[in-house]
Amino acid sequence: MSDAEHGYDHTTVERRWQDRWDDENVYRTPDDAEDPMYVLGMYPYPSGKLHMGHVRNYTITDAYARYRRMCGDDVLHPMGWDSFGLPAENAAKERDTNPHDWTMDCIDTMRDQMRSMGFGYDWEREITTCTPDYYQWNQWLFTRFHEEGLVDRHESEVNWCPSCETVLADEQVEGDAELCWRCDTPVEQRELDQWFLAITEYADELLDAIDDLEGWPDSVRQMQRNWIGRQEGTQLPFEVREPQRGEEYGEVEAFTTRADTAYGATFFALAPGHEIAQAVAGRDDDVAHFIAEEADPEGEEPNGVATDLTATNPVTGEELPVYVADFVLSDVGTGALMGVPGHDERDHEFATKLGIDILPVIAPSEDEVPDVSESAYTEDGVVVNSGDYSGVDSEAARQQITADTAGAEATTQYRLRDWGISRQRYWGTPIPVVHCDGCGPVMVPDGDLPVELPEFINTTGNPLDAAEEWKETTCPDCGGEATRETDTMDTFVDSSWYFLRYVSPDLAEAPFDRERANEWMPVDQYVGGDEHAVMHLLYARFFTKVLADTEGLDHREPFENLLAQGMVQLDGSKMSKSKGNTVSPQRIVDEYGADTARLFIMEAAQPARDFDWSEQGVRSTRAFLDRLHEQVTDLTEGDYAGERDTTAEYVASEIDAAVAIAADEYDDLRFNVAVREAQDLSRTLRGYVEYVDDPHAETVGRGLHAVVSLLAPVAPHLAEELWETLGHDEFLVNAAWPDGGDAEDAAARRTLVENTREDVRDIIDVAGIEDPQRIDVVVTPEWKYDALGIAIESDAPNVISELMSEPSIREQGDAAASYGQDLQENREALTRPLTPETEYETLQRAAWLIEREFDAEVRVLTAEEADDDSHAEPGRPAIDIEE
RNA sequence: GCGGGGAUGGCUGAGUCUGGCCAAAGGCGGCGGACUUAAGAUCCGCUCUCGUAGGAGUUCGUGGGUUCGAAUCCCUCUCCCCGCACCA
Repeated sequence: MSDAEHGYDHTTVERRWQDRWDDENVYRTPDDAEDPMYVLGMYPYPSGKLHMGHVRNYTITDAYARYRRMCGDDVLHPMGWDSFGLPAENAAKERDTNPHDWTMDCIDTMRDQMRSMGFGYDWEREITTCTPDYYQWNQWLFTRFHEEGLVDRHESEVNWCPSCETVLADEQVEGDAELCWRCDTPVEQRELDQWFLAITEYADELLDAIDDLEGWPDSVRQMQRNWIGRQEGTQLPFEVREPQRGEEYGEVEAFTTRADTAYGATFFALAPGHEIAQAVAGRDDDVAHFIAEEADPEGEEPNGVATDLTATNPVTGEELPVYVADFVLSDVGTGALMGVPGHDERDHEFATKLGIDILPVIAPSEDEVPDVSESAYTEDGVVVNSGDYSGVDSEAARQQITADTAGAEATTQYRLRDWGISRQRYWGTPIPVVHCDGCGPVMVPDGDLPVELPEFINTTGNPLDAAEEWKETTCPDCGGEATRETDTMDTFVDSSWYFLRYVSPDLAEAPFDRERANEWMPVDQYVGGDEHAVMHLLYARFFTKVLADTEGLDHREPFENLLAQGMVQLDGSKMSKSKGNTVSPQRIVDEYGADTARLFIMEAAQPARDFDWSEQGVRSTRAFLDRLHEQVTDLTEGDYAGERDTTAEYVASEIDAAVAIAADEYDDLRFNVAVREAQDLSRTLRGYVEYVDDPHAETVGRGLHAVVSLLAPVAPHLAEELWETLGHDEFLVNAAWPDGGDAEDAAARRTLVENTREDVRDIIDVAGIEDPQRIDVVVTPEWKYDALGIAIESDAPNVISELMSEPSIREQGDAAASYGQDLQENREALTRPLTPETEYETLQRAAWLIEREFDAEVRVLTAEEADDDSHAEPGRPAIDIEE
């Protein structure tokens, strides 16, 4: 820095305290800690270097953890590595190494970077998901899930990324173009045998419990609700046959949320992939041609082709023509639907295109049948043209039709699918299964876990498939020849329970210590990016519920409070490697220090909001720290010998105010406001020291203690350094939060001072006073304060007579009448002010600010001392200025 | 299309749940002053309009409504962002 001679040496300071914190093990949470405050940032994928998003995420958790520690809580603040995953394989290939070594190198680098940021973790609880110590429990849990009937294996059409050569979860496919979330390659479909976890078994609870997640942002809750997508409806059986030749195709179930529209069904439609559609295609060239050539599920237009089949409407007994249509999706509902063009827009469009009948069966009221020839009427209403059901309203008709119709059933549909966890990759947890020709797929017994990964083989396909020796094994059931399952688990399995492993990271008998987990869980404050709003957070909730049901965990939700932190942007767009608009945390730490980086990030915006990185902002943050350093040095080296006069009292009350307000703000995670209190207090102290000839050393000392304490969570190194300079042997990191005053009272006093100063300025300006000699500030007379109190309490229609019954007020004569009228006019808006004594004291203390500003004598007077108090009101002193 | 969140002074952004101390915090930018040889940094003010004693007027996307009183509550419309989406 250009003005380094005035600043402090951040590198030396930060190293020193990092070392000392390490030596003293200050972030260790002992196993016998009593229900510690569990603060957790989403563990990172070890990509090699920290980026600004990480820095922001972990600064938030670190600051909160430090704040809570100062408040006297035990704190659990661990860190680990989400260290399985595809990028390691790609990197290993590029660099001609292997995923393990590459990942471990990255972890070492990032751990060092975290240390240099001053993040205070209990490293004895570090977990690394790619180690057998960790992933054996993925396998163990998979086995438990299997025992509970929550594991399934079936052939499934999966999203296949040809570039990554792997299966992707639905959530990993992005946008209308269906691109791979990692490499943006268009995704293809493939049929493969896949392992699934039955998250749908928990769909109802996962959905309903969202209502109680009050510590979560609404946006995340809503996204999870959408994702689960529960719909109540009716399953109707349609008998499908080919009437000409009398071929029977059996019953086809169709799901509908609008059973009340059953009389309006004029066609039946099958997905191109439906087995009946496929069968018909075998003998009907038109259908075959449509399926092969024309069907375009992605397209905007609904396309379809008529078949020679009919379907019997189970509600009406009517025969409906059957179409194969591309807007019917195999994986939605049953892949078949009844078409009601009168009351469904998409069906309407299809019917119009193919010339199918359109009938109105729902009306706003019985004698107001809508015209559905141009567009569908999709509202609920009254059923019409529907035999016995005519006249019934929609909701009732749905229930009656479902109850009356043979084979119909009220059912619930979900958008949520079972979770396909199979990945055809090397760098993940091997699925602990052996395939035996005789016995089929067999679980590996617990005693044989972990199934460890073999050496990495550099191949284009799945390296596990190429690991011949590893694959060969024997069947645990029959002892015969068998081969190992070569799929590995989705890494979201790892992150679905890692927060439990921190509780007992070395436990050899189980994934987590049940008793301790019951005490320490749930995570009190979880912080991470909102890209995990659905996937990670939903899977973690699912695992927690299963563990509650099977492993005696007493908690059904893992995260009590969730903060989705905003993005760090540069010129309004997200920092990303591909855009090349990143700012390197390493460079910022080298150039300005970790404290500056942390403080800048925290003061720039509330944690949930996006904000723009600004080099200018970083510089002024650093300048603030330099000035603070200087202030503390000046105090310890100077000889402040002043008295504790009223000016010092003002500073003292500002100290109390800052401490109280900052505490409230830290509690609510509004770090930017908390930090501003510290900065403002520092400025107040500087102004005081500069203004008075001889500052009161104790007051300045207490003030600087407060500033340093308030900054300690965000800028811990310099705060610790200054704490020492201020004469402490004990760590600030272990120190108690300073004592403060009452935040509400402090705010009221500040408002009074601020308003008074503004009034003085106004008068001087408006009256054109060039050079004020003396400024009198006159506090309201007691009787006005009393009158205001009476007016607030009173519920009389006119408060004036009530006031006048009070002798002390009545004797004020016209003044009382006039003030009473003011009060009467503003009856509804009256609020309780500070007492005249408090006002007097507050203004007396703040008088120096006015003196300093106008270079004039300032007298704060009680009403008795003043000649004229007529303008004074509670909260509004009279001001008299002499030129 | 459905669901959610928004629209505030030159910009940014609090306030909206719990209507009144709201011409509306903070920051940035701009202007003036102090300090300085100067610049920078820092500090003190100002920054909707008018006003020779703290006043008045007009403002919080649009139009309406509720209320003694609306940035805040209700309805309409316009636009923006996010999520989901031929979802039966």
